[in-house]
Formats: sequence, structure tokens, C-alpha cells
Amino acid sequence: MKKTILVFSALIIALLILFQLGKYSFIAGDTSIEFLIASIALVFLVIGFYLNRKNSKNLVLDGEGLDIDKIKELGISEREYEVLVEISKGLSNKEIGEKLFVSESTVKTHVSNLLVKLDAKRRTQALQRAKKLRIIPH
Amino acid sequence: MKKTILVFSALIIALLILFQLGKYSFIAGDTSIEFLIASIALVFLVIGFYLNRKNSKNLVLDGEGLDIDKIKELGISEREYEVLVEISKGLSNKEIGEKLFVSESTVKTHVSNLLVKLDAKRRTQALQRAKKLRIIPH
DNA sequence: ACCATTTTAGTACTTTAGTATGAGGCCTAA
DNA sequence: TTAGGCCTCATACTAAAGTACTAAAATGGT
Repeated sequence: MKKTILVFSALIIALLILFQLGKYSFIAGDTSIEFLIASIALVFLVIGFYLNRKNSKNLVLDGEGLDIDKIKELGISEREYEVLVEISKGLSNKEIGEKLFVSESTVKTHVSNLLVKLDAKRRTQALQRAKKLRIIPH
Repeated sequence: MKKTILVFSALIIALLILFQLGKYSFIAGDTSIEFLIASIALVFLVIGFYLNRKNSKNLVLDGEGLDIDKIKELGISEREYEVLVEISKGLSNKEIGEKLFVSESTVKTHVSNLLVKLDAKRRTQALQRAKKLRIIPH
């Protein structure tokens, strides 16, 4: 949110600077208007690219900093979290059961609880949400 | 491929038209240079947005470091890749079909092909592999 | 125009995933 | 001791996901 404001501020400032530069150089007559137009076009093309990417991607602050508090905040238990991690590794319920030495039924229970707590309908959606919440490494 | 060429052609033509319009109106003196600059800025901002959205897979490689060559190397087609991206967003086959305007059957076909090409047994595993191969954003 | 690939879509199945519910054992705080 | 989580497991479902074909268009390059 704050980033967007900053970006737009920078954008407006850039516009003003370009305009002032254009005015001066035109009066001085040492720079063509073509160059001015090309510069503006290029700058805003880049800004458009940049803005679009920043808005479409989740802001990945990263540094491997997982938000442990958020896990507790969501009421996700230790065992459930272990299952979540294994899901992110692409394992099936059966495989997770074998890895954690529990039955497939137990895994299913954990997965069901996870889906509720992460407000997801599928395990893939749970993964996406968990990554956005920064509770599992991406 | 051809789309990119067309888009860039349109871009160049737009630039030329804007330049011509700017020249005329400046000579005629009935339009301010401020308006011209604002127009150009706006147009190229939009073009930047549009380009980044449409050709995201060709343009994201500088920022996100996606390995485009590896996608082709694995023989993953354009449509299959689109499906893969939607899977990573946690959508079901049905939802992907609705989003891409194809039937669920078609999505299943694409997914099956993806699983073979990514050497995965499940969509979650495909996701994990795709991320390791850097063909989808983390 | 021709050939190769891609995209689309279907049927018929098998396999996972996920839901709902109940229940026993374990541990901890009141 | 009792109430409340948590972990475990089971049964019986329903719902997705995935497989294995077949096949018709459309797309694209030579």
C-alpha cells in the first residue's frame, strides 16, 4: 500500500522533472523535441513494466524468514504443520503417512483441518495460501 | 512469436503517430506541450502494463529469473504452461477450464502431459519440480 | 498445399483427495 | 479430577484428480 503511494509519487516527480527539462532544452534549442518524446516514452514504458510486475507478484520479502507467530495465530498444530510441509514437497497422503509413521486416515484428518484453517478447498490452494502467509518456505 | 512482432510494430506506429500529432499541434500552437507529454506518458504506461501482462513469460526472466529455455527443453507447450501456472495458483481442473475457456477434459489432458514432462505423479509434485527447475515463480 | 504439432474434447476407468462422524488415548491447566 | 486440545485411527461416503485411449479441428512453418 505504502509502496504504491511512493511509486506514484516518484512517477509524478519524474514527470515534472522531464517536463522541466523539456521546457529548458526547447527554449535553449540544444535538444530536439524528438529526443524528449522518446525519453518520456521509454521512461513510462519501463515504469509500466515495473508497476505491473510489483502489483501482480506477491511481495516476497524473503530471507527465509518464516512467520512462526502466524502459524500459531491460525491455530495450526505442530503435526498439522509437518503434514503441510510434506504436502509442499509433493507427497501423497499415503506417502506422508509412511514418512511420519501414521496411517493415511490420520494424514487425511490433518489435511482436512489444515484446509479449514488455511481457508482452502484443495491442497494446492493451501500451499498457495501458506506461501503467501509466509509460513512455509517457497 | 508473430504476436510479439505485431505488438512491437503497433508500438512503433503509435510512437510515430504521437510524434506527428505532437509536431502538428506544436506548430499550430493550439495544443500545449504539457498535454502532448501527458498523452505520451499515459499511452506508454498502458503499453508497458499490457506488454508485461501479455508476454509475461518472455519478459519476466530478467526480474524473476525464470528459465524459459528449460520450458522448451522439457517440451512443455504454451497452453500446458498456462495450465501449470493456474495449478500453482491452487485452482482445480474445473476452475482452470473456466478461466482458460476450455473444458475440464482438455485441462485434464494438459495436466496429464505436464505430469509426464515434469516426471511427476501428482500436481503438487509437478509444482515442486517446476519450482526447482525455475520455470514458474516461487 | 502439406506436414507436424498443438489444442481441443470425449468416454470409461482407476486412484487420490477430501468430508463427516465417532471414538480412544495422552497431556495439561484449572 | 475434569475439561479441552491434540493425535491417532476407522468407516463410509462424495468429489476431484489422473490414465489411457481416440480423434477432430486449428495453428504454424516449409
